[in-house]
Amino acid sequence: MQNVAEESAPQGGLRERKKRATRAALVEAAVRLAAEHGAENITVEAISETAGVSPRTFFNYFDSRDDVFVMIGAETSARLRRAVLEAPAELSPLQALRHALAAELAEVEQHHELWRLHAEVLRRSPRLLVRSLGVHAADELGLAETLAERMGADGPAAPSAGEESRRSALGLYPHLLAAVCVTAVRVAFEHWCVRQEERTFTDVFQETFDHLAAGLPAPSGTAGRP
Amino acid sequence: MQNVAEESAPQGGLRERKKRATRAALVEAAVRLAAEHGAENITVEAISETAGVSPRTFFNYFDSRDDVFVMIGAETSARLRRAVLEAPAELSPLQALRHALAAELAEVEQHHELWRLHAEVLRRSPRLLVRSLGVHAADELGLAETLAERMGADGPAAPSAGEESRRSALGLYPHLLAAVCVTAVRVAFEHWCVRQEERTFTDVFQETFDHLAAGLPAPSGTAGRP
DNA sequence: CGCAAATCTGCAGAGTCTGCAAAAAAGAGT
DNA sequence: ACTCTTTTTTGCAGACTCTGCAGATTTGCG
Repeated sequence: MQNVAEESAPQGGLRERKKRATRAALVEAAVRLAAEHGAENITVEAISETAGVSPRTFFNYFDSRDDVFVMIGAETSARLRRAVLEAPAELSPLQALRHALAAELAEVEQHHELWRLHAEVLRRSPRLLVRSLGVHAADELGLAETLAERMGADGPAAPSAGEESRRSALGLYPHLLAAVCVTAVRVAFEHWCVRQEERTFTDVFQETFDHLAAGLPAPSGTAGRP
Repeated sequence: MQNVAEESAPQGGLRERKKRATRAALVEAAVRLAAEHGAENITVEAISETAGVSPRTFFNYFDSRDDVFVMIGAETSARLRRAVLEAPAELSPLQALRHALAAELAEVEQHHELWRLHAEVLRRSPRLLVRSLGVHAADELGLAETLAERMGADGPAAPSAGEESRRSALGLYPHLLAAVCVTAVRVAFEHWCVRQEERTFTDVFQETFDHLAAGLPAPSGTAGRP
């Protein structure tokens, strides 16, 4: 039951490795098929056949057909939360989160071919895009919890009781900060998708967070000024 | 296509009134049934029978069964955009949007019984909640367009060509402002849902936007907070 | 090798959703 | 009042999604 010596190894038993491989195969098959033929024209049967499993097995991994298109960033959330906790203590909450996000984005760059296909699929399917937006927004609660932990106690102490109904134990500020930053990353990503040739993503990302940190004032050269 | 003398009347022809009535009946039937028996146990057949139409007609109004649970604020978006355009010209973009939101929230208070049931349904169905988050986030594109219009040209002129692919014509700032504000309203709403007895929604709403306007600095007493 | 647990698979069946064409209703003209 | 056109509703056939169940297969372990 206990972990014997699996601290540095990235995988657990052989079983878990196979599960991860199957899941990854299903996701990759789905994304590639959808990028070519359009997400709406891909059936579960086609995906599972490409991945080499039965249609029934598909539903052992995903609750619905659409889930396979929006569950790519599953591991990102956990990494992000750890990075927030490990950020230098002298940073403000916003700065710490910005720092953690920048590190995570570098990670994503590794798999950028699949991410690019994924973005293409979402762009051509408004229904799936909406679903994806919702999933990312749902991440923010966990992130808000982590921010509250960082703000409340720097050490690993104070696991407050009452783990159920996490919303009620959270202050407004951590929830707002997490939600706004998740949103800001999404906007930066969408903006960059349209202008990939003109600017680097890091550039757009930094400008976005500069707006946030400044309190969202009207940009200099606009008609309606305060 | 042109409006002849329907400026003050809230409805168009008799046909449109009946359509709106049918749609509202379907939404209300769905929400009430779901609030009682749980959203997952309600079939399209049950909803349409309660609303007095055929199951096939249901799908003439909603693309999927779940849509009926997340399409309540459909008219809110249009009203909000109009309010943004009509806001006093001397307000900054953020102030104008804050003003418009406050007005719209008063409107929602009218139907608060249905909204309360709706919130209950979403709270007990994570799947639908995620879907709802996505739909609200999708509203932001239209709002961003309106903000850009307000910032770019105060008058009713300049309906720029190229209506398709609206993202590419938008600057980063309007998109970010719209997305962040929509998110902020959602966070304020969720926070208030948990503490309805302690504070008014307007109160939470104002605090939320104060945080935003200040650039999300860490609140004063961060270290030791019970 | 043999046992126990987890996983994969096929199958039956309920529910979702779409295209099509006919019936019913609403609006407009004569 | 009557007809004609357009819109909306409806039933039906059929494809697809998703679930529960039971048996076959694979993995982990002694």
